[in-house]
Amino acid sequence: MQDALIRKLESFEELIDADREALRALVSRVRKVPARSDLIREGDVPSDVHLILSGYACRYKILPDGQRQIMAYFVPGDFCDLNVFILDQMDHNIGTISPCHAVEIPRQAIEEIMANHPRVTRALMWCALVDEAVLREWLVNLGSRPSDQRIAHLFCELYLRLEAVGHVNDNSYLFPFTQNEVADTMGLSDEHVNRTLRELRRLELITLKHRVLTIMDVEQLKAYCGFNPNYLHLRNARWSGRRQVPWLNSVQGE
Amino acid sequence: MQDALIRKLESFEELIDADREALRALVSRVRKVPARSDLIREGDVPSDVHLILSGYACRYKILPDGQRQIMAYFVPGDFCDLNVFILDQMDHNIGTISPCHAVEIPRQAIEEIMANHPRVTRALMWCALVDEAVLREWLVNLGSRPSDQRIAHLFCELYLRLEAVGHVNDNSYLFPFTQNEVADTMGLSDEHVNRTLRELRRLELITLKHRVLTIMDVEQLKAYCGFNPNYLHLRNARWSGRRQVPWLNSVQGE
DNA sequence: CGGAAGATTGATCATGATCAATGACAGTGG
DNA sequence: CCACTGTCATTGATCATGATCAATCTTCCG
Repeated sequence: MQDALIRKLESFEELIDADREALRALVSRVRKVPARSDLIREGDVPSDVHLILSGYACRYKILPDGQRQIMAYFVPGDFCDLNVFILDQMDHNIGTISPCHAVEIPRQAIEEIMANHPRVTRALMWCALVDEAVLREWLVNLGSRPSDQRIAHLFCELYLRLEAVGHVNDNSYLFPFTQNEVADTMGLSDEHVNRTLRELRRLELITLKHRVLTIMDVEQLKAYCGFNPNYLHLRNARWSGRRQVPWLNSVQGE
Repeated sequence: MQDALIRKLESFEELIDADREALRALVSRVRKVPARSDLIREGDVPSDVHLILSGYACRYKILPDGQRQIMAYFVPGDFCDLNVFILDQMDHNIGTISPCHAVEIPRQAIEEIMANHPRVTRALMWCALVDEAVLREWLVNLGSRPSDQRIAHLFCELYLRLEAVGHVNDNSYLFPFTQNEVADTMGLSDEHVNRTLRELRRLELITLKHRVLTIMDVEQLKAYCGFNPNYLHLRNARWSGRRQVPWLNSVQGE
């Protein structure tokens, strides 16, 4: 269970046994957290870092009108707030989606590991930067893609992220999000998410039942939404898709 | 001109003269960059960090279909890629909006300052975290706000960020973005941006001509879009607006 | 003055939101 | 074991925000 993190870090950086030991030592106070509860809330003063060992969580905000926006998904091996704890107070919430095993790692433990394990430090910084790159890609998703590609893109991303920690089997992974949660992630209405999922099923791109998502043909789904994995900065996967000449004034046409 | 950075950092952390000296020393190789040109491109291997001294720049991606999504604005005193340079290759572009003075700071110079100036280091980390918080808020903006509030929110944010570096006078600041650029930022069409701006003008919330934006009444504009400045983590401004009880299933009503 | 980029306006279209039921299903208590 | 309840998914009908298409109009600049 606790190897998700190590596995992820190793997809960024070679580690030695001592590194792995140190990482395993971080995982002491494991907390079992029920589904749909907050790990930390807006306004709280952060002290510890949260690491997800099992289950899914998310980062979200609630607007004054009650509207929720989910800004990140966390899967096993993910830190929820590796650096945020430097700030004065949380400007958002972190809550579980499914029941989770989570660890609260004191800031000091992180600093210690950073002082003594340069490879781990590099890998952790890499993680933080990838998280930010993911956030940027989500912005692109909301700003530039129609609803079907938007959702397909999310599925592709989760596929690669979960694969990196060994949580994909037979092109399938656990997808415990309700349609309402997907809607609040993608800036869509519940009903529209429902219809869009139906459409993706009809096109035989995916299957989704009993909280298990199966991607019938990964390459096809990637092509469907123009998925470019470069933002995940995995050591393996590089892109093979079309490339566009950059510069201003959105060149029309395909 | 080069004091924007120092001024910004001081809004996060007290600095001493030696800190200020060290920061000023960073600004050697100043480059004059024309409007609408790239500082760095997707695929490039990053080495230096870019700091904007004057002018405006942005972070953007071009999708395979030519669609551009702008993901961040940079104003004087902003680093474009304080940490990104750790990554293997750029997954996005950084380009100027108006003519800019920019500095390319070698990674080593940053590392040196971090080794010797703890207050500056803290302030820089703070900057990086605020940049990320801004990115999150932009996601909320695209995901959850209608077009008029979305644009109003952008105006409020820029107002506070520019004020922090002394670039606001008489409730006005330079706004050199074309409507096309605003559109590609907000995930809207050019025409709709145009109509939305007209509406904001009609409501006498703003004035925008000759590339100068004037906010008639800042508090009113904030109220209009439900602006909560907490995500900017400025030492002064704290929020006075309504607060919502967190937890799932978007509580309806006002 | 001429040309190009950007802004503006109008007409029409369509994606996705909203409103309103209904269905499926899991968990709970009798 | 089964009715009861609440949550989540599904479907249909209608609405509206914002996109698209097509002209101008303005402004800026060489």
